[in-house]
Formats: sequence, structure tokens, C-alpha cells
Amino acid sequence: MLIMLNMHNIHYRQLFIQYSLVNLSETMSSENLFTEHLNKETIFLNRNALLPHYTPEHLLFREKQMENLVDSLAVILRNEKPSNIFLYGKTGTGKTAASKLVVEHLLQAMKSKQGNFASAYMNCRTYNSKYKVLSKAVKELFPKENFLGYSATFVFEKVMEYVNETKSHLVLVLDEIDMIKDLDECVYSLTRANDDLKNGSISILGISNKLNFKDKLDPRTKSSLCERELIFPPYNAEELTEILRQRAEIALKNKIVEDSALRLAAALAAKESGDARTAVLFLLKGAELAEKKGLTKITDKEIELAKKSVEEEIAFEMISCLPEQQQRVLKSIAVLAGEKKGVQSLHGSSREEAVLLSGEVFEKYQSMAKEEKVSIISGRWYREYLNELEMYGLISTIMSGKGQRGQTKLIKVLLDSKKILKACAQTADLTN
DNA sequence: CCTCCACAGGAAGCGCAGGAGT
DNA sequence: ACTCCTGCGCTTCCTGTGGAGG
Repeated sequence: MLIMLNMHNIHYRQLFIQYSLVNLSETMSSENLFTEHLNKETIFLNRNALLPHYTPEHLLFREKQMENLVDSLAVILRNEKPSNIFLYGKTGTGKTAASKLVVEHLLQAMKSKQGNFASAYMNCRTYNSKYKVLSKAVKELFPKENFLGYSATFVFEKVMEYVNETKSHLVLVLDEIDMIKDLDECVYSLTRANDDLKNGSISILGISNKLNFKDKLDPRTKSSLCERELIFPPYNAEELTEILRQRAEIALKNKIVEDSALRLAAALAAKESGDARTAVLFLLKGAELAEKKGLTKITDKEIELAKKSVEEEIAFEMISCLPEQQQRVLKSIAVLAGEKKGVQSLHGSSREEAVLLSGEVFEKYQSMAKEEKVSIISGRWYREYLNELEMYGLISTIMSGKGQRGQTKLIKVLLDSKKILKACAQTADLTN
């Protein structure tokens, strides 16, 4: 609440009286809570440029894809209907940024040409049905009116009416299009709509990071949705370095980040996924760490630390989303690993996390569940959970080799067992 | 070599919740 | 309001695997 308010326009004293029951007069007379931040020297020029939703004015290493997109949409300038386009690529490869940028440029071009062009961007994680997509579109077209609660047919007619009467070309940018439940139906009616339109057109720019999702579609949907396909490959380390350099120039004060640190952030991200978002996140976290410590340089060390904290955040997020029983399994692994580590360090051996046997973990899980008086999942399902935990990168498993009994899995925790326990405890607090 | 042990993971099926169709 | 369908989380049952031990 406090953050939302414009600090320049509000008298601090008033604000505190309004939001606090505590007598703050003493605090106020000595120092405002934000004083430190007001006078603080910052290393950022424009922190926004390092946030996930920032779209740079020039997208590096996507010239070919941009050109293709422009070519496909340029027919609108000649008052023709563009093909539907399907963009595919893993997360953080520039699909969304490229489409937003091209649409933005097209909007400007159409303005200068006095033509009518409309677009609606939506993430289908939220707008996950035909009705929701149409509602969003109609909201973009008639920002002042409210069509809440109208039937799907009515909303659809309204979109058609707008396109027809204003002779507009409407491009629907559907990000994460694979999330739409009735996609076949949705694509079919939007494509078919063009047959009934005398003027203007409706076309779809679909974005997805799952290539195989196309196989599940009706062949007709597939062919109309993928009239044109563009692939966004992951970035390599050099490309990511350049991207980071570009962002750093906008976001950070001159020369504050060391070149080796940039290259490290790029290399770490490239190794994992080739995801620009991750790389930029490493840089952002690194910068924040440096600022907190009052450093004048962002070095490799900050990037290393940033990576670690990002990973921990992700792990924490992941642990908190696990189903209750799976969390219990993970917890019992962590507990057991902790116990074993204690024994190992007594004998002066390695500080690494201990290797556990699948069977003993299951026993531990059972006894812990019994103590807490909660139901116990079967051994089969327990194994299924183990496999998932491995997939999430929380544990690693290998089949036992020599020295162990036959077919069994050897389990190793990949995170510090104490951190796992902490995360489990915190999510348990949240649910209670 | 055979059998047992301790587990892996596939197949089938069950109960339930929630959505779609009528 | 009601069925019907489907997907999910899970259990039960079963076959396969490979070292240990007789």
C-alpha cells in the first residue's frame, strides 16, 4: 500500500498518522524511515531494463525472425489479411519480445498510413479459453465499455462488428497458446470468421514453448494455425554476453560491471538453458547484491552468489508447490541426509551430503508419517514421487552398482538438507 | 547355478472431483 | 438437476533385474 502511493504528493506526517496507531512523533523528529534510501547512492541508471517484462528497442540475434515476422505482417499495409503465425522456442528466447516489438512498429506504420490496425496481446495462462480470449479482445477494442457477463456469441459478434465496420486488421497475439483448453474450437472460429468479413481481417500470432503440443491438435487447426512457423533457438554464451552488455548499458552506471562477470552470467545461463531471462536475472541479482554491500564493481563473485540465491529461490518456490505427501518424502530424505552427515562428520569424512538408499528413505518416511498420524502412500507411488523430485533437480539418483544389494536407487540431495527442512517448515506454517 | 532379496517400473483399475452435455 | 466423461492421485498386482549367499 505504501509503495503504491506517490511519495512526492503526500505529506509524510499525514501518511504515518493514517497508517499507524503507534506514536511515531519521536521517530519522525529524528529520522524518516526512508531517509537512508533517499540519500543512497545507487548503481542503477534504470533498473527496469533488468526486469523480466522489459522489451529492448533492438532485439539482438533475432534479426532473421524479426524480418520474417515483418514480412508476414506487412501485407496488412496493403490491406490484405496476413497468415496466421506460430512462434516456437524455449522460454527466454525472445518470442514475446519480438512479437510485441513488431506489433508496435506495425501500429506506428499503420498510423502514418491512416490505416486501421488493432492488436490484443494476452497470456493464455490467464486467458485460457475461447471465451476469455474473445473477452480480452473486445475489451481492447472497446476499452470504455464493459461486456462482462455477455454470452460468447455476443462477444464474438461484437469483435466481428468492430473489425468489419472500422475495416481493421486485428492481430491476436496469444502467448502460451497451448494453455487454451478449447484451442481447436477457438482457432477454427477465429479463422472461419474471415470468411464472413467483408472488410478487415482477424489473424492469430500464436506463441508456445512446447513444440509437441501441435501433435495433439486437430489437423485442420494445425494447418491453419501454423500457416507460417518461426523457430526461436536458444541463445549461446556469446550471444547472451552481448545481450547482457546491451542491458547493462541501459540499466547500470557506466563500467560498473566487469566484463568477466558479464561473460560468467552468460555462460551460466547458456549452460542451463540458453535463456536470456535467466541471464538477465543473474545480472540483476548480482547488481542488487553489489549495491547492498556498497560495492563499486560487480564482479564474478557477485554473479556466483546471485546464481546461488536465484537457485535457492527457485528451489524454495518449487518445494512450496509440491503436494503434501511429496514434501514429506523430500523432508524424510533431508532428515536422513542430515543424520547421516552428522555421523560422517564425526568420523571426519567428507562434508558432502550423504548417499541414501531408497528403502531406508521409505522407512523413514513411513515412521515420520506415523508419528504425525497422517496417511502413508504406497511404495509404488513413493517411487513415482522420487522420480519427480529428481526431475525437478532437487535430488539425484543412480542405480546401485557393486557393493549394494541388487536393484536399488542411491539418493543424494542436491541442496543443503537444512535449507530443504527450512523450506518445508515454512510452507507448513503457511498452510496451518 | 539356483534362489532369495530388495527394489524398479509397467499395467490395470478404483474413487473422487470437476466440467460438459442434456 | 441430472448424468456422463475425463483426468488425477493413488493402490494393487505383477514382471523384471542384478547382487548376495547357499
